[in-house]
Amino acid sequence: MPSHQQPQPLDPNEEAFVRELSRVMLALPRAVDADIVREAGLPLSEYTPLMHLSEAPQQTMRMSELATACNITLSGMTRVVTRLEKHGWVERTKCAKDGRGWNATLTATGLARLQHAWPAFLVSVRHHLVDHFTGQDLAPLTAALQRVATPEGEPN
Amino acid sequence: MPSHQQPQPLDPNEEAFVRELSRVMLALPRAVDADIVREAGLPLSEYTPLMHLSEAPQQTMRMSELATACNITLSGMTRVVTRLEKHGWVERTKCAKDGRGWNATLTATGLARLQHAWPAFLVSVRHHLVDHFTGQDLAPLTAALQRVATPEGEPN
DNA sequence: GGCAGATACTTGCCGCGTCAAGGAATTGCT
DNA sequence: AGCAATTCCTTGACGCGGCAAGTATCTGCC
Repeated sequence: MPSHQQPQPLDPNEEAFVRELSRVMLALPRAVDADIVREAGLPLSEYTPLMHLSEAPQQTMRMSELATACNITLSGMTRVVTRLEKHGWVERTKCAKDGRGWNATLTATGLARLQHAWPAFLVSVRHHLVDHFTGQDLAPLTAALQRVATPEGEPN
Repeated sequence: MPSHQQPQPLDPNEEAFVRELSRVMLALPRAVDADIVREAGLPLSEYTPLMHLSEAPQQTMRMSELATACNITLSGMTRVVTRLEKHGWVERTKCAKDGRGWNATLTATGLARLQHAWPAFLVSVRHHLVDHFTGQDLAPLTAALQRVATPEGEPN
């Protein structure tokens, strides 16, 4: 870690890349969220946990697992799940093996809601994102993204 | 626009790409923001408009220009500039040519603050983002990002 | 000139997510 | 067994940004 006096400035290509990515990081979630809210009445903040639950064994995950999967804090996830529970899409049950923990389980209604929103989500992501990368090799790009903004000594 | 019954699912490469980018879109801004807040006491939400102002002729931009440049709404920019004004980093002046408009101008103090934060910003962006793309050709990637999530018939 | 509609900005209200602090249960040390 | 430290989750207070509505100014049309 060098003394941060005069770090190497970005070259023009790097600069352009950073600025475009900054824009995308703000614009893309809004665009996709607007689409699925309009088409399916489900915000991205609720779609994401429902999706992860649907892929989990028994459609069940611990709160902390779910928070990690969705990349938000545990306290954030508490609030999301509270909303989802009010909608009847998720149920909270005490964890048998660990009395401190709670499981979130996808209900049948919740699964139906997710499936109903899925086409709109897919169309939106294709339209706003994936379709613009046709012909590019995504593998090295994905590999690079995997290394981006991950905590220091994290063992994958 | 096809009827959105059963859209083409994402293939595994696309799927992985979308999930990694989703993570990056949440994690990267937080990581950079945390860095520059810690190193320079300036959040990203304030750094960005100061940066754009510093690059503008006369260090001055209309509120709406600035909002567009920073990719937030005009109402959001009103609040940011109000904060910046309180800090003495920006001044609001009525626009001479259009009585409805306001100009935001970077002050000397504001410029100093920006310059003070710049190294930390650069180090953070290199460390969390740019360094992970060494050896990759950024040009096609940037070009693709330019097309992502832009309103439909937008020229340019 | 004067009125209708568009444009530039501000403000009220709200959703969402963070951090800090607190409660309950578990684990580890002795 | 018993107490301290840790872990899992929730809650309170807050910041940020969006949308919708309101105000002021400008522009176009008669």
